[in-house]
Amino acid sequence: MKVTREQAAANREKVLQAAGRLFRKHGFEGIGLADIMKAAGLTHGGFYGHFDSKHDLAAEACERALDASRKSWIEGSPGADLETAVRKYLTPRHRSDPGRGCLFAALGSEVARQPRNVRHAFTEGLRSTIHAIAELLPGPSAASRREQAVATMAGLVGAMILSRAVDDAQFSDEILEAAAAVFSRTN
Amino acid sequence: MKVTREQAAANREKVLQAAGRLFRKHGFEGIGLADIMKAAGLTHGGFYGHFDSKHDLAAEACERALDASRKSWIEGSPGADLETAVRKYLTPRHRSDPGRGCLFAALGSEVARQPRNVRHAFTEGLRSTIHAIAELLPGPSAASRREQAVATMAGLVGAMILSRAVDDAQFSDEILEAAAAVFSRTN
DNA sequence: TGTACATCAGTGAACGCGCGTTCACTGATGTAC
DNA sequence: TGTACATCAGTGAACGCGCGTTCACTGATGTAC
Repeated sequence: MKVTREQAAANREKVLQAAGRLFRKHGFEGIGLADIMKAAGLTHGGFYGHFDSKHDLAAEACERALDASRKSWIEGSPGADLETAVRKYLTPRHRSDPGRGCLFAALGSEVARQPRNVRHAFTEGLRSTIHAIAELLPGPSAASRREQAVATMAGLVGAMILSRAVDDAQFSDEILEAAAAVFSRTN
Repeated sequence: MKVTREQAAANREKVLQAAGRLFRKHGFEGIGLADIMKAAGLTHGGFYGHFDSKHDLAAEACERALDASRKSWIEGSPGADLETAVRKYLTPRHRSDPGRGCLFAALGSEVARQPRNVRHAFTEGLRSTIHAIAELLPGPSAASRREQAVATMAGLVGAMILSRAVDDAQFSDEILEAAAAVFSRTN
């Protein structure tokens, strides 16, 4: 069954959306193409009409997801300060919904083992995110703002990862709260 | 070919060692039992004489690896201060050898998707590690030392994960250096 | 201490399953006249 | 505008492969006498 060109483009978009969500939720190796296609309302056979490989899908889906979450997190609310951004990131809501959250936190330790194109998408996404954080920071020099931004990003990502890994709800909350307290201080 | 009871115990140990290294290097889903057993000098068929499942192996191997790396990192050099510990963690050497490094950094974002026993081993390992860091910190109260310890651990883990994910060597170095500078300050 | 036998750690073939990928086919779309 | 046909997005069966797990077997170990 052929489909309108616009419909085909919309389908491709749905595949990217579903992939971005399901990769974050289950990991790159924890979800199959058939399930991703099904979540997009299609069957798996049509996949290779849109993408060359699972890795290519991963790279493109990551690029989209990185842009989208940076926009909704920081760039979407201009004028907000660091504390707002930090507290918006370190919420129980974010912790419980990796599929719609930060890609670095959801897939961070898997990225080092991914092919070149996926790692590249991450690198550029991280660059932009750190740049955006640096703009929220006070601090005497651009170099010190950037240093702070890098460390803060590392702290947020690490805190979210640890809070999700832990099997004790109280400990998990403590991690989010401690990190929020420390990383929202601009000293 | 039966084997001495001591030999069998030593073989089990070798499997745990190999598993700890290979899981950290390739991820829980990136390495198979056959390869782990081969790395331990055995064939895959004997696996279920030692462990009930791959998940059980993972849980036990993580427990061992967590204890070992905490000892060699912090508890092994008593009297060291925070800056020493932070700088020892954030090295290019550690970055390039995940198989022998920090389990949280190597597998952090995968742990949330692991079964109960693996997550539990991580939780207890993290608890001990944070406790050990808190002891290195100055600070007015135990609560504030603990808060700092949690945030510092998050920062170290996040920085290592991001520095490994990035495909640009210079950017990767910058992440380690910025985090080292910020997290070794005890303010 | 020596012998006979039961035990059991380790072997390697086999299993069933899910995965990424391929392919012949379908039938609506888009185009040429 | 209407008709005829080529195109091609999507379908579903099939492929080969690697994985976790099982199992019948082997032969050295450990034990009973």
